[in-house]
Amino acid sequence: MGSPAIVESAVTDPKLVGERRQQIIRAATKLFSEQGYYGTTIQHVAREAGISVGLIYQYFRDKDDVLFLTLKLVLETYEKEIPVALEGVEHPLERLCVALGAYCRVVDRLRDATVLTYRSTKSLRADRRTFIKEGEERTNRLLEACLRACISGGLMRPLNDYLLVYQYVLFSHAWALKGWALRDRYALDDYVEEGIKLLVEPFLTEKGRAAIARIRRRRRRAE
Amino acid sequence: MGSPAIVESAVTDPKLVGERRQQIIRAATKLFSEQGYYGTTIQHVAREAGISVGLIYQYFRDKDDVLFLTLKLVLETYEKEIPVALEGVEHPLERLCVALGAYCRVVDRLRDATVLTYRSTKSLRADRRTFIKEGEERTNRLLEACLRACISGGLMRPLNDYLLVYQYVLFSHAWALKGWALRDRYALDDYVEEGIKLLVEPFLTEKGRAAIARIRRRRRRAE
Amino acid sequence: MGSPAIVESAVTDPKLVGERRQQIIRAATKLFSEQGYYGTTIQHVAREAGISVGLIYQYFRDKDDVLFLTLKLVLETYEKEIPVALEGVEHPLERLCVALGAYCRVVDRLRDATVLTYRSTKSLRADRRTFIKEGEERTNRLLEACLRACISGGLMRPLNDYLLVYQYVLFSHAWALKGWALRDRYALDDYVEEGIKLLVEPFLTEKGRAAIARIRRRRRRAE
Amino acid sequence: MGSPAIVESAVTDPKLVGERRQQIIRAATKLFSEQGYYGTTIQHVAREAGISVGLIYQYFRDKDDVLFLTLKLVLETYEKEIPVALEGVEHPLERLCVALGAYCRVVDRLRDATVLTYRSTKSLRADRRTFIKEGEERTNRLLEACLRACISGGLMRPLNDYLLVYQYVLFSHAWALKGWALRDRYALDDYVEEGIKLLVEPFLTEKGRAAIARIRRRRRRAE
DNA sequence: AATGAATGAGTGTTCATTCAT
DNA sequence: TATGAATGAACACTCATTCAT
Repeated sequence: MGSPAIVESAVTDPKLVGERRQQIIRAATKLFSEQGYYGTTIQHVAREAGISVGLIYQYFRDKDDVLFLTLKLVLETYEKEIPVALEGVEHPLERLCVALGAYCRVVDRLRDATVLTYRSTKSLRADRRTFIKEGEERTNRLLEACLRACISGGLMRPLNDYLLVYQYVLFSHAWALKGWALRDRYALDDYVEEGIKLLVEPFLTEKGRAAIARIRRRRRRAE
Repeated sequence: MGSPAIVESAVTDPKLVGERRQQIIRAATKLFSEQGYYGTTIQHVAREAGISVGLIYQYFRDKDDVLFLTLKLVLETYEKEIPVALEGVEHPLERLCVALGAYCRVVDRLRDATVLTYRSTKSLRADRRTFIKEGEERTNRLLEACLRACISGGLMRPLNDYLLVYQYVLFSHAWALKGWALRDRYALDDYVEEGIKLLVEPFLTEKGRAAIARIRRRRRRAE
Repeated sequence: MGSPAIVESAVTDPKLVGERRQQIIRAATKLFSEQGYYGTTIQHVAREAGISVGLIYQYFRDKDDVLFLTLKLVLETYEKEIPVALEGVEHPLERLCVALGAYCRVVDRLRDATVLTYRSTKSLRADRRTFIKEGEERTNRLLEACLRACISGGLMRPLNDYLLVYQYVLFSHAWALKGWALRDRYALDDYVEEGIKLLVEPFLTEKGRAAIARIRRRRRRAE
Repeated sequence: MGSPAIVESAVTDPKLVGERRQQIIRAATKLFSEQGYYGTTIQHVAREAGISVGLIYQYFRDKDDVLFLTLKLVLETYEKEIPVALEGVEHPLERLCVALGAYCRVVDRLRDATVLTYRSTKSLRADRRTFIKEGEERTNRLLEACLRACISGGLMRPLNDYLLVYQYVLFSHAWALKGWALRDRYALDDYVEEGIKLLVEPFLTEKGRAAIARIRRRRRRAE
């Protein structure tokens, strides 16, 4: 496929390619996040990665390419970590809460990188921008599935699931975007708990409310 | 005061200063919004504004300065238009809904500029960044006042008003930030309506539900 | 016309544009001729021209552009000087000899630049290369006209004028291209004289031979 | 000797040195001819030759070295092929025509490489440039010998043989240099034939004219 | 007050050359 | 001998900023 995701490299050894790219992306993520895409030079990235300028161009076509893979990695992290957190969790309502919590936690871990996502996606070439947005949509659908399971399981009343999912996403991103205001007031876990109160509980059915009480009791015991 | 808001100008005539600045900011807002801060050159801004490059430097210290006033204007627009929309509206619940609608409508009008806010605030010097954030907070407090009035008036049940206001803000901004996904599915008015269903109605008391029904009936008649 | 000859400039004053371009081209011609296109940096050109790097880019799109106008100027000089030399010369045979002599003299004056023509035309973008070649063809046609007048005037016998013109051109260019070997052996005037003996006289008719004798006698007297 | 022709190699086995060098030069000739010296990278040459970059530096000191041997090979080809074509040809006039034809044919075969000669000789270091020019002179002398034999054999009238030889050389090179204009109009054989009419026949004595007629008759019969 | 030509430090990118394996 | 990953100086080009007019 002519996907913009496939970036060729002048280097042949695939193991080395993987390592070097990761090394470069790590440096780029740090610097782009701190100083923005345009505030970071390739020379900076090279120094931070402990390699020469030229080497970056053996693994990336151009600076845009570095940004693209950086953002791609962030999006993929979202997409991967939520399913991991959901493993072994059965009850639909618990799955929804776990998913929201997991999203917030990834965002917390990739705080600066998440902000970078908002700052710099528009700096990408059009086709790559689209690719990144599709990645975001895929993550949204993970949450959507959880939400729909709750509704069809009679735990939540019917509602505009598409938009509510967006509220979940924004709620999670806000932890990075508005972090300066939020982190003063809440620990991450409390933030998630409050989010559930505002964006999940109000929509629960009788059955849903019973279920969430049980889940909470079980959790408290587990601690 | 050494507030970062006060930007000095080499020109003395205050009326001229105001006019010129507005002329430049208008051009800058357009271009920054379309092509980003770094994608826009001062020469572009000058051409768009129909003046010479040198003149910009008579009214602004540097490019950062232009960005600062551009963002400041956006934030001030938010802050001004919501009170205007609220004028003459008495009922607390209606005020809340009107405020949310007004916010969404400003965002719609300043769509690209709102995105610019997210992209470029970090490009500002630290003190100016803070100033911009304070402006955002002031707008939040407008919504907060509406929300609290509903709660203290017994129309909504007690809740985490601070966070819910953030959801209102994010909901409004989303119309610009995620516009590519949302504008395909909703007209602006429907979007606001759905927002109210998700972020206002679930928290209404019995009294609140009765009130909102009345408000809607009145509105429908007014059309 | 979308001719590649029309190179836009960021500067508006046409007089200044003309002056600056000439100033830059003069420096570029010198340096390109001495060190080649790739051996010359824009910084070199700027220093030689006594201006800043950036200024070059106000008058030329890119380095290729500078080369193009440099070569164009050389070709145009050929094209202009030959007619000037021919002014007032009536006799077809004398016109031919004068044209050849004039060509050799321009080449002598633009020796390095002529070599540049051979070295660097291929470095140009395709459309500009074509444009340059057309310029060369136009000069060829000047010689062709002189040659044909001699033939139709019965001064020279019918022959392959197209190819003979090429020999004239090559003969002239050789003064620059093989100058290291030729200038040791001949003064420019003798070189031209020898050229006439090899590339004109052998093709003269009886009438032509009589004419050329008369021309030479007149010239000698004039000296 | 410190001749610039002797390029040292890190590799000792002389047979291998010869093979590798040829392999590299073949690739370099192709690429330099097509894209010019500066348009070709050492990495290109390595890939085209099917070897690694590093290996090139085992057989050549630097890129200039590769160019030098490339050009040297072209000049040597001229120098070798003409004598081969002359083998068994006895008659001085036929030898001259055969030599001219052979020259044109080598140029035709090495068309791009001949152009390269004009483009890139100046890119060489000074001492090597001289060396290349001496190679060209040697080829010239091959033609000179043929021409002089015709004159001293009474087949051609006395003339400036030195310059006429140059015309022969230029005529041959023109097939490459101005090929875009000439190849549309002439097949190679016709081009040579026309060259003889312009640069040989006009200088024939009575005896020469008789001889050439005989030669042509014989050739026609041979076909 | 207004112009816009001029500056030059700074950027992304290339590529000849080296060297550890 | 052979590899090709790694280097970094050097280049074309941009653009915020200045300043003579």
